[in-house]
Amino acid sequence: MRPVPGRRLPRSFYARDARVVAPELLNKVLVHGDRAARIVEVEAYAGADDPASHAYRGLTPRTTVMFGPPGHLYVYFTYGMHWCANAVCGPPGVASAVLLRAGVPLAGLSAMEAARPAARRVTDLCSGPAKLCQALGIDGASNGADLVGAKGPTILDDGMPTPTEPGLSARIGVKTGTELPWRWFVEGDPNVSGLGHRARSPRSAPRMGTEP
DNA sequence: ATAGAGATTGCCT
DNA sequence: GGCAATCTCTATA
Repeated sequence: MRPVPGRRLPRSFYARDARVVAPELLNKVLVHGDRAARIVEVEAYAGADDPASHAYRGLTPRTTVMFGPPGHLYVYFTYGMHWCANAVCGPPGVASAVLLRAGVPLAGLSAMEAARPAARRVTDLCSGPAKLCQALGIDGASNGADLVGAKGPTILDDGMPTPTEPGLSARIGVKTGTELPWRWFVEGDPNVSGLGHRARSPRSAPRMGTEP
């Protein structure tokens, strides 16, 4: 029995453009073993069209999973110490993906706390892409895992709808493609990372780059 | 072959 | 706010 009830997202969910899939992943539930977190922040990476994507320069050993079929997990190692997880999207050969940036801890809290000794509050457990992976125990062993398969990490729909008006902003940490508003988050959730970054709601700020 | 930057985090001042 | 930790990949030689 899974730690939380819900329906596994089908392959067809992931087989669309990452920019369509990303906002729909908000409020879905990432599950690994007995641990689960509700996804509240994501970013889309669009492969060949996107200079910020790892896949922009083509196929490498590291990005192989991104070029494969949708519905698999692309887990990469960065800064010499951190793992980050993406849901591979689009048809095979199109290297697009959605980076899972933050979550609300739902199940397996004690295991998350054990995995993240630096966390001092519950909101420190999953409030960042590398924190989320560390809390759920996702590392290189999960790279390429089939999210639609019966075992391993997966993503569930537990009935909570996606936000009708998610927060929207430029992606965090990237040096190129900063004009692209491809980061979505659940407005007001304390687990969302980068609260200090400028963010806007699609309706409240129709123009970009004009804020002081 | 070697150097530098990177889809980050946590500890320091 | 600054910066170290330290693997993968790219650029340059």
